[in-house]
Amino acid sequence: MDIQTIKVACSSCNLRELCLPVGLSEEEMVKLDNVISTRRRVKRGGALFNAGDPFTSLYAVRSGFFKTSVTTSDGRDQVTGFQMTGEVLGMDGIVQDKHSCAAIALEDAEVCVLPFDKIESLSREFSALQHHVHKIMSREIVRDHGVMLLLGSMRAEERLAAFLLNLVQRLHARGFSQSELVLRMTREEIGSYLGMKLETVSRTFSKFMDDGMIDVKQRYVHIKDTKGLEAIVNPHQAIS
Amino acid sequence: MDIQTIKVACSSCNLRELCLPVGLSEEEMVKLDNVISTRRRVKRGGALFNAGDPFTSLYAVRSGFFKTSVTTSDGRDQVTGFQMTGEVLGMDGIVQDKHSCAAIALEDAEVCVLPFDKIESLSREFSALQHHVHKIMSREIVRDHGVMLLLGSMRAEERLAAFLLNLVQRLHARGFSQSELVLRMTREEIGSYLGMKLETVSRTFSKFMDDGMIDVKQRYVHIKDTKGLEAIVNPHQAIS
DNA sequence: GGTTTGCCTTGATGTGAATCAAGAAAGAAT
DNA sequence: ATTCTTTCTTGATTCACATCAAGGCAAACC
Repeated sequence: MDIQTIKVACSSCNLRELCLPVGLSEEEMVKLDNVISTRRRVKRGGALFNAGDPFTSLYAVRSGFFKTSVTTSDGRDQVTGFQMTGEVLGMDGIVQDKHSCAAIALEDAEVCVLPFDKIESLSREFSALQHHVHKIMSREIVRDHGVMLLLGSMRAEERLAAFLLNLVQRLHARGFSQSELVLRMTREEIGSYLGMKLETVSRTFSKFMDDGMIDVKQRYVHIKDTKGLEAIVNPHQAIS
Repeated sequence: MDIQTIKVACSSCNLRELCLPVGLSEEEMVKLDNVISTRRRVKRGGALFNAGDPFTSLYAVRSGFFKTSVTTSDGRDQVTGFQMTGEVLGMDGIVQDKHSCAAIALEDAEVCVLPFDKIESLSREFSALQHHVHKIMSREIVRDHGVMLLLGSMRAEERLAAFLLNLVQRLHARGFSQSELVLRMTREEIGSYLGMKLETVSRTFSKFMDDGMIDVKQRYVHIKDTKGLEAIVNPHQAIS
């Protein structure tokens, strides 16, 4: 059984700066609490949802780490994102009332379940919540455009450098180190996300290490030269 | 002067099956009419909006053809999509109150201007409109995931075949031919969208022609073997 | 009509990343 | 502790696409 019904309170949640209830009044927060009344645990390797599953809810990550991926009919799949604490999953399901990607936990995780019909009706009451939902979806669109840029016009080193910088930046926003991180995903998953093979991911890590920009040992990464990685992402920036 | 204020009526627009006002009641439609009261013309090559422009509105394409693209600080750019009649542009702007991509008309075009604050307040009144806005954004997210799959795991031929099939399918939904189309974009723009160089786009067109799957002459394309192109997109489909 | 310009095609060559292959390291299972 | 399994690294080779280069076609302009 991976569903646990627990009374949870957004109003006292320590993620509320990252998650849904930003900028809501006390009263609004209480109403939201009543809507977001369940959490769900997902074991490492388990699916929060799979492609084709009926869409009912968005999910806010409370703890743990997810990947989302889409799969072609001929079996290839593409990781479309990695989601950490405070990030929202499941917006892909709205348009067809079913999910078009799968969300898999990369470590034991817990999410708040946000029943979408409830979110919609509450959004009709509070414009702050409404606008926040719109922003979350817009953010996802902008993020996806960034990934398209990365996949469409960057080389392997640039992709991996951009990926590492993006990860630490998001971790840092959650109070973790700016320079150290533990990868939650395999080389293959990184490669799928970045449009390259796992061997190339590994080689590129090794190259960054040879160049003294990072230390890598398996999942552990220490970024020693952030500026250097930034220079790789923006190779010959116009000197204006 | 590229802004023309014309009284327009969604209730009598022949695009309403494609555009915003699907599934609205007569009364709701009238209210929407009052909100969508202006159109804007954009000349071929002109920008509907540029990256960095303040976000005020979504835009529904009434006629013409657009591309959207993002640009890196070092000048590379990536086409993120092509939009035709009935499609909605501008959702990228919501999250930061400014646009993160540019929308350029590839032929003389006209759009309906949908002021977003008005759309939000009307969405609070009609759940049908609200849900439709959510679906439009979700559709964009799903589409972007498809492009990520294409860029991350397909080869040049597969990408171009998928691109052609997607284009005709959308054109056909608008009453055009299933097999003939006129490209509105250059080889370079196709290449940018598909993550390949214009020479590769050209060569791949030639290859498809040699293989008897299409006729191409400049911008004109005739698809002679849809099944063949589909087989390229899904190379060794599991024979279950 | 002729020239310019932008766009497209095709060929020759180069290269970044994929593929193939082998083994090492770490973690899980017994 | 030992075995099994998964994940990661590194090397050798191949290949798909990029790059470089030249010329053709069609619309726009004088």
